[in-house]
Amino acid sequence: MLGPMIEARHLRVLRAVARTGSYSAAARQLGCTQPAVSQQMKALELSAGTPLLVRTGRETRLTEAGEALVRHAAGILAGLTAAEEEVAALAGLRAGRVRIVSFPSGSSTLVPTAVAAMRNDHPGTRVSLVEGEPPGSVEMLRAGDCEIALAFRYAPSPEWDDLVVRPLLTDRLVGLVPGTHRFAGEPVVGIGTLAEEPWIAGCPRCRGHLVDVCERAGFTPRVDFATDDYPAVVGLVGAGLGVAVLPELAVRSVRTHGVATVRLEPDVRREVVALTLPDLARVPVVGGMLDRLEAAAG
Amino acid sequence: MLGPMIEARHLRVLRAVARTGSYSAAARQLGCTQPAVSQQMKALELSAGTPLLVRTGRETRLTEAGEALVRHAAGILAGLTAAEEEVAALAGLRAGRVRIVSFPSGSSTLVPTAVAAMRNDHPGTRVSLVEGEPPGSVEMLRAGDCEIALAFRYAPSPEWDDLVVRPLLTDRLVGLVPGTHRFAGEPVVGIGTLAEEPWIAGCPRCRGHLVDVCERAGFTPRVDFATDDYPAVVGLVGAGLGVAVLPELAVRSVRTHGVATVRLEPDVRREVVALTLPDLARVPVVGGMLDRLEAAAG
DNA sequence: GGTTCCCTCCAAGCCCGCCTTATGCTCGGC
DNA sequence: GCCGAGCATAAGGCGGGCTTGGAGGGAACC
Repeated sequence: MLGPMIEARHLRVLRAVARTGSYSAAARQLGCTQPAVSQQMKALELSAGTPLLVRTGRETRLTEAGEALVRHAAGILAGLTAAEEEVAALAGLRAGRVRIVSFPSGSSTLVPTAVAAMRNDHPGTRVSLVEGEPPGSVEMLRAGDCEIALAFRYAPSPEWDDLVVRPLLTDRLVGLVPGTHRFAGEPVVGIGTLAEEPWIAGCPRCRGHLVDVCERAGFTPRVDFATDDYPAVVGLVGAGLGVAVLPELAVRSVRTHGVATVRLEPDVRREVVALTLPDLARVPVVGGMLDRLEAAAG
Repeated sequence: MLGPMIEARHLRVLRAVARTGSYSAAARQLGCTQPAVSQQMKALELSAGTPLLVRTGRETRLTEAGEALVRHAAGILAGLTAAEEEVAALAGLRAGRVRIVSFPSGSSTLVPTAVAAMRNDHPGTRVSLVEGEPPGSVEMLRAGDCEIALAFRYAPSPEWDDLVVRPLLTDRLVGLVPGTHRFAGEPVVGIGTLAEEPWIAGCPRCRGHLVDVCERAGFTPRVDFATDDYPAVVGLVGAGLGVAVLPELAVRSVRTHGVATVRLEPDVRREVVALTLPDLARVPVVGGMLDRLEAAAG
């Protein structure tokens, strides 16, 4: 910076002096000593290039320049105070907006609970929600189109290494078979025993993982239907058109008429996580939302 | 003040970062090094209680709090710049007002010349003038009703010890006698030789001083007329109604029909000075006016 | 007129904050 | 895989601000 600039502190001191009419009184009001005020005013007058106040006897009056500065100081300090208050509101969770992108079944259970808690605890905050899955949701996160992305993973995900990954819950995959199926009622079903069944797959990522699991069990599933609409999957299974593997969380929110759920062997789990950027995790409204998502999952 | 307050410097840095999108570019724009910007932003985020910008890859974006601060910063920094400009205008004599109180005969000669010079050199400045004499004019000075008081004195004036006394010129007192008087045409007249003349006195202060001078010369003048209107004094002398003693400067601006001016013995002088307060003398427009008054007197 | 109190300035010292240089790290781009 | 740019961090130097202590001056009060 070339040349000394006027700082807000100077204006605060000047205003206090102008109000109280005395250096000592201004110092008391500002909570410092009188020489401090004296030095501030000297520095301000030096940078102004002209005296700002004249003292005759015990009375202090402003010069033209002093009056000009005090006049401007009112607006400047008011703006500064408004800025501080707005930031304090954001920091104190009395305001703020957080945008969440969630995968479909997560938004139907986890998110509503967390949003309700957030709204209850901090009514000034606003939460918006859209549905989306990785990698699109992560792209939105990186592009600044949302602050939190809810996602799930079946395995470690190195592509999220630069993100904050907050684990929310782990979701066991369960098998769905028609109620009349020979495995209905079995406590545990080996996945290999379903090798010859017709399959109904979920979303593309789930379908990819399903194929992986089946191939590790020694067969390639024959997928007759694929849809990311969980009730549709359940309906298709209930109609006897095949078997399916779905997250327990997804099944729980669907009425399962004529469908039996069975535990699978081997045990397959998916991890539901909240993703955000490291910097964003430190933003109060984002951190608060993450905490409440975690609480809603617990 | 408890707690760190937001300072204008912080907002300048934040705005530069927001504009350039990079700490390094902001540092170049601000004319400092990159770690300086880094520290400023860290301090600002600390006092804000929330991150102000998020960096994903090489792109930096503002958070809500950052946007709020930048939004306020526009107005605050604009106000600050306006204040600085206004003060700079006052300091650079592109603006400013100076109020002068002058004794009557000074305002008719000295002041117009000085005001014309001031207006010519610094058209943005404004000069106002009212007539008044000590002690009233000095009282106005101390009360803040004017910045410069023009006055004269016949002797040292300890009551002005706390003021800035700028000598402008010294004015010899001359005797005025009717053109038909026996002393008309004399090069020098001893004041004692006028002991028996009828006197015509000027303003009260001048009259007081006249009595002092005469008493030192051994007589008490018989004052038939007293008026602070110099043309009237000259007129009375010209009509043969008495003799008078007037400042040369006052006589010079009056047409002197039928009046002879004579040098007095002893030589009596009055000093014309400009008075102001020590603080005010440092105000550019006041100092400039004092300089031009001095120049006009020289 | 003397005394007293308050305000202000001045000098010295301390401390904190800012800026700088130097270094290591990460991330994109070639 | 290499290179350049940008950012963070640590240490050092430096200036500025605040404080304490003291002296001077003015006004009010006795």
